[in-house]
Formats: sequence, structure tokens, C-alpha cells
Amino acid sequence: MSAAPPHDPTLPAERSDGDASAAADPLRRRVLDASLVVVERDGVAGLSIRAVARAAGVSHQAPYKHFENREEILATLVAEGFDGLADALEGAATAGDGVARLGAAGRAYVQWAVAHPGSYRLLFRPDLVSATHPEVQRAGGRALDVLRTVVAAMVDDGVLYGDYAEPVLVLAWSTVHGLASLLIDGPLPLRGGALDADALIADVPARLAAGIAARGWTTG
Amino acid sequence: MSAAPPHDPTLPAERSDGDASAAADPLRRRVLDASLVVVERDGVAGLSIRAVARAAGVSHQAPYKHFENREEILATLVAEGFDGLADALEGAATAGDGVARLGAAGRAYVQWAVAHPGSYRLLFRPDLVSATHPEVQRAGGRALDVLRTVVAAMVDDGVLYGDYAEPVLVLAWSTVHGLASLLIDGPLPLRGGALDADALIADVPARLAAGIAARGWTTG
DNA sequence: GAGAGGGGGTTGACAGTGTCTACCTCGCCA
DNA sequence: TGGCGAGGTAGACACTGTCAACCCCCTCTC
Repeated sequence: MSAAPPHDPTLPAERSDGDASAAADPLRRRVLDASLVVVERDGVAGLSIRAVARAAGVSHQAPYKHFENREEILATLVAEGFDGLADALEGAATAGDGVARLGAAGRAYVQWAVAHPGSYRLLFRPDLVSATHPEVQRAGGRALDVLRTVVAAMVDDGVLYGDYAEPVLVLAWSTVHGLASLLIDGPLPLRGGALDADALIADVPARLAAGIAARGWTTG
Repeated sequence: MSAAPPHDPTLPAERSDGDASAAADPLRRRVLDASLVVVERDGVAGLSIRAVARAAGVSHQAPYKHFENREEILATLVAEGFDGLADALEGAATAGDGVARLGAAGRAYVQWAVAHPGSYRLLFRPDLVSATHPEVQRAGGRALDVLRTVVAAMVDDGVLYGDYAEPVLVLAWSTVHGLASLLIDGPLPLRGGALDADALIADVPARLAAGIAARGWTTG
């Protein structure tokens, strides 16, 4: 991980010049970028408003001029996270038939999660960010729609009966979310053993797609 | 373990009698039970040591006489949670061939998680409880071993090639963990729509088991 | 029986947190 | 020129986890 930030939010430090870009890059953006730096560096537990303010080089109250409260900051991060995830899925699920696209999308999903563990963890933390927040709903729905489109392609391909599209969507999402979650946070001895994360990321989505396409899913 | 049920913990209030069971039910147990009550009622966010102490009717420092720090309390809860989950899995995966047992275990897994959302969330929170805690490792490994045994039965049945046992274990665990996680915390519009949680809990593990058993998993 | 020791409880204090409130300081516009 | 609001500041409050000091009472030893 090291210095490589998620959306490459490098901490802008203090801008020495007070040029026009200061207006185009107001503290709101600085706060969000600093939040990403902090959450990837110190984890969700270290993501306090005051730590973010310190990282952004402002007083502990400055963020409140741009966000109503802590949750609104986190909700914005979550929305941007889902957008980044959706972008990754869209970029991956472009070529081939439905099965191939599902495998590719699943791989991209887990890869994105593992590459941005701090952000990814934030996506599924309703205790921190209400699931009903409009921006979270929008961005999350966008990511889900990519998977939905891929599953729909499998229905079009005839490898999946239409009535199973939504349950299979849940199965697919569950699998990639579960794998990502276990790879990032898994308390059990998965790693270090015979299992290799890269192999799992490549393998599990492909096998999931193949398994879904196998007989049994078109009839019942 | 004794009189206090690990799940369905009702707050014992103040014992009016100072009988012998007071020695068998010391504050340590009361703190854990109060923690479960608090986490199921107020979520992980509300699970502070002081809130637990208040719920147990003691001073804010009393818990520290039985646990080194907050993490040790939470680690104990996590270990008990994994034990409860393992019990549920063991109780479910008893009858039928490997495929049937995998479906039953998967169903039991998700049912347990949905029945104990506060506890379940705690199981995958390494920011709160270190994954390397010995008791967490033991209990978590126990739960995983139940699934491992079931997958091994599928290998014995000949529906799964032995080399795939461990990846399929990950797939199965990912799926049930992902489904449980999404049902509990999913920020996206899964519920309220055409999807019914009970149906998913019954359906997804069964389809997962059937999908694994389908052709493609025995050869590669 | 006397007294030492300690297990298990208490209160007090500290730094850290989110957030409310009040204040200051600009640039802008009438 | 003067008002005003956007966007920054510091201070204060209640809350948190945890360290330290204290105190009560049971038990063991002499």
C-alpha cells in the first residue's frame, strides 16, 4: 500500500500560493482527501474529525463549515467509494459473454476492495453512515446496477432463467463481498496457508460464474 | 458457562439474594451479558465500557477488574459468538449427503447471523478485536472447521475434486458471510423489494451447494 | 483472635472525541 | 463607508477509555 492513496488524494499540505485554484480546491475537497489518507493509514478507528482536521492542517472546527456533521463526511466518502467501485466494475465487465463478464466484474470488485481496504470497510458500516443517505443510495445503487446488468446478460445468453436473476445477483454480490471482506478482515487463518489471495481473487469469481452457468440454475 | 445463557441474555438485575450462585455468577459474566444486551440494543457504536458498566449496575471501572481492557471484553464476546455460530452449524449439518449438509449449514449460518446481528457484526471487526487473539482464533477456527468438514464430505461423495476443497470452502464461506452481511448491513435496496430475506436464506445456500456440486467443479 | 494481604469494588483525573456556541476576519456589494 | 455573510478560529461541554489511588471485607497465617 505505502504512499499510494486510493483515488490518489495526496495531502496538498499548505498551498503556498493563494491563486485561483484555491477556490476550485476548497477545504471541502481537502477534508475528503485527508479523510481517505487517514482511513487508509489508521483504519476506521483512527478516522476522527479532529484527526482529519489535523491532517488537513486546519482547526478542529473547520470541517463543520463544509459538512453538517461527522456522518455527512463519512457518507460523502462512502458515496465516492461506491462510485470508484462502480467505475472499476464498469471498466472490467466489458468483453465476452455474460459468464465471462460476471467473472471479470467479480475479480474487479475484489481487487478494488483489497486495493482500498479502508474505503471498502467504510461502505458497509451503517453504524457510521446511514444506509438511507441519498448519495449513498445513489452511488451504491450504481455499483449494484453494474452487477445487475451482467447477470441480465447471462439471462439473455440463456444460461440463467430470468426468475433467478435477482437471487443470483444476491449470490454473486454475496460471494464477492464475502471474499473481499474475508481477505481484508478475515480473522481466520486463510492467509499464510496454502491459500493465496491473488489466486482466490482470480479463481473464486470465475468459479462462481461457471457454477451459476452450470445446469440447475436454468430450471430450479 | 453455567446458568447464564450465551445468547438471549437477559440482564440479571441485582441479585437480591447473596447465595452461592453469586460466586458462580460473578461480575465477569454480568459484564459479558450486559455487553450482549447493549450491542444488540444500541449496536456496536453504543458498546462502550461505561455503557456496559451502567447496564450491569456497577462503576465504570469495575469491568477492568475482570478484563484487561476494552478489547479483551470484545474478544471474549467474539469468541463466544463464534462458539455460538459453530454450535448452530454443528447442529444443522448433521443429516444427508455433503451437498445437503452444506446447504443446511449455510442456512444455519445466515440464520444465526440474522438472529444475532450485534454479535455477528462484532465477529468481523478487526479494528475492535485483533484477529490474532488466541480465543478468537480458537473459536473462529472451530466454526470454520465445521464448514471444512462439510466440504470434505462433498469430496468424499465424489461431487468435488479434492484440490478444490479449500477454494470451495472459501467460496461457501464468502457466500454465506456475504449474504449475512448484506442482509444485516446492506446499504442497498435489497429488502422491501421483490426479495424476501427468508427466501434468500433458504435459497442461496441451497443454490450454492447445488452450484458447487454441478459439473465443472470436479475437473477444473 | 490479630493482623497482613489481596481480590474486587469505588471515585477521581486525564487526554481524546463530536459538536454547540461565540468570536474574528476577510471580500463583496449597495 | 458600512453592513454582511462565508469561512475560518478558540472555548466549552458531555462523553469515551484508561491510569491511579483508595477502601472494604474475606481469607490465610501466626
